[in-house]
Amino acid sequence: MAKPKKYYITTPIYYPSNKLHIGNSYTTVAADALARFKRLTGHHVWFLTGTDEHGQKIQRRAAEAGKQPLEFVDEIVAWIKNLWKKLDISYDDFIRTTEPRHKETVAKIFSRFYEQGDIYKGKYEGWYCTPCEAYWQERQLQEKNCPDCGRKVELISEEAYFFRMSRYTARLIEHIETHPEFIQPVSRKNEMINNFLKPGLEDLCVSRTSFQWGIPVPFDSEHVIYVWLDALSNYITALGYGRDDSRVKLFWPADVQLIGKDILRFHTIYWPIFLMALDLPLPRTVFGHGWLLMQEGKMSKSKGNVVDPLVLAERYSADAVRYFLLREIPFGQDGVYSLEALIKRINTDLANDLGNLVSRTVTMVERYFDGFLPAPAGFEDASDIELKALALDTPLLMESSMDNLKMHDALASLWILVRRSNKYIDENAPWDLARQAAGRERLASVIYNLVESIRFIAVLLQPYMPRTPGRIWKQIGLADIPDLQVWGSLRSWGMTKPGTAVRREEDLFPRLDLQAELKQAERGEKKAPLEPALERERTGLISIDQFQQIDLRVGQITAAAAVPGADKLLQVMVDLGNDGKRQVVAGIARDYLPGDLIGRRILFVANLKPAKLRGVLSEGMLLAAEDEAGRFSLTTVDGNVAPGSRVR
RNA sequence: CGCGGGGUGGAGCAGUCCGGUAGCUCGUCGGGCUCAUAACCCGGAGGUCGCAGGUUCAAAUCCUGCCCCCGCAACCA
Repeated sequence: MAKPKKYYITTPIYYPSNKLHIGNSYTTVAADALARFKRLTGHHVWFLTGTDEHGQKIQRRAAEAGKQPLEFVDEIVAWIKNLWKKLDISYDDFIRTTEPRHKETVAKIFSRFYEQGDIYKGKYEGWYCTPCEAYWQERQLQEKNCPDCGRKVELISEEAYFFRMSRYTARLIEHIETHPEFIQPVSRKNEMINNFLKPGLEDLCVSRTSFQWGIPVPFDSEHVIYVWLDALSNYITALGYGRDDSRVKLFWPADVQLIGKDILRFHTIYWPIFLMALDLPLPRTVFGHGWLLMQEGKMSKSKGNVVDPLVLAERYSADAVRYFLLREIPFGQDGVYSLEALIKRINTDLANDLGNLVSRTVTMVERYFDGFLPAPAGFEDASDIELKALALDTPLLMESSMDNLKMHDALASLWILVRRSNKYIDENAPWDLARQAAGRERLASVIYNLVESIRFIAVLLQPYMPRTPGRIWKQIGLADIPDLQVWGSLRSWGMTKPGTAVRREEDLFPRLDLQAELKQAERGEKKAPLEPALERERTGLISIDQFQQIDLRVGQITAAAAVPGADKLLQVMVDLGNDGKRQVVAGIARDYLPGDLIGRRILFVANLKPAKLRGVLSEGMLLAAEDEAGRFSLTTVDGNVAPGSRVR
């Protein structure tokens, strides 16, 4: 037998500044399906995922939480690992960029680049915001101020290390042109070449001095290694590059690196150039898939439409969520998530088509053959031949789809077999055959073929839905027959032994009540706090102490005006009695005219961190109810309460 | 000219790279069946493939121009 082919697949390493949402899960589920598929078809697979834990944002978020950076990320990493466990992600390795095996090697890589002359020390010039400790490009500035906090920035320059990208540009263009499979989908290839490579790459600044949470430059401890050089290296440090090359030899170059389209540039320009500088081959394919969008637009915390994959998996099962993600969205394009779409997929594909097929078949074995699989008679009619041919063909179709990373196509092919099997029942009307003594032989064949088809389906399902096949095998009596659970068993029809005990169990996927599920979700959403601490996430409840942290007041509006250039914003002056007046910016211009507001007494959040919106300072927040159409109604106070009064 | 995605029967999409019968799922209407999770199966209706030019024997598919929608960024406090 030939040596198994190796297959190295990676996901991006996620940034644990917060919990992951369904979009991140999407990438990882896709990678897992590919990894499982390759294992099932006899490849020696290495599947890597992990977390990218350095950088200023983590440093700052940890500080806000009053924690050490590592302590802070430890918690989130634990949450992520739990999520992958719940979603049955079968990674072979999980790398964290804070691990010694990674940090040591990255430092070595940096030194090597320096010695080779790829990295040199130069000057970095940019607009710096001291409070935010951040550099901004001129074009990012908001009226010459920091886009983050709105305060003044200054032009400063400091020493920094740069990577000579120009050295490798020509080679990279050449590689991209001669390896059409390198950047996938192809539509994104031209974007990279025309937008970035052809105009000429600027040298990349690969060190920072503005924060400390990172890998220090080994020979210059003032500097920390730029996050992307740090992060991208994970794909080889995890294999032991620079320490023990045996796994590198085995698995590098990666066969597929899955990423979101937003980080395609880093993976198809900087990463390959770093690899060239290390004299390593480039990954065969970098695949930038689309985004998972929400119906109402992008997912965002404040919209309250963040979908927690853990909650979904717990309620609907990991298999159902995985199926939805892989089936609903053509891989590579943007897709839309909605609970309604998820429920529909579960009901139609999983309950009606698949679950019902298993259930009706198993019932018939019990009813007509006392629960023991009958032996097929010799004769085959046209429907038999067609079913059998389709079953034997489906694995091939799916292999071809999977090789092109078309998971949705693979599942579509599989469901053609599911539907064909349902049709087969109607064509042969076993209930009629059962009534006639002469139909007995034919009935046996029909039932046998159905179970055999279900065997195919169960095997083929494994990469996408790791748990469901086991539940099917249990019902058709194949739970303890590993030989009939492998891909190779699909090369021939008729492998299941007649006489196998078949037993009906609970339905695979009970039908869901769409309306009830939507209502339930709405209740859940209302409970969800804006930015839940990890601990309280399970219940969605906050303590009285937490509530009291919000300084709620009655405020009286004394002035209001439109914010120039903004169609949703009003600039409002609120009187808080003894606490003076506050200026706030409120997004209610669609629902209120400035003149309508004067004199109104509203509920007001008085201790909100000030922020600038559209360049205007906002020191608080008006409370308003939002209806389904997104219209706002301000909350008001009963009776005649003085401005500044506490609300509790 | 900021970057990107998209406009195909009521909804959601495939097909577009490599021109040649416009396909799938849902919905809808009608029928069949009763083994099954009110599930399953069959059939029907419904489309100027955003618009306008061009290339071609032939264009949803190639070329040119235009219109519109969405995401990022910006205006969620």
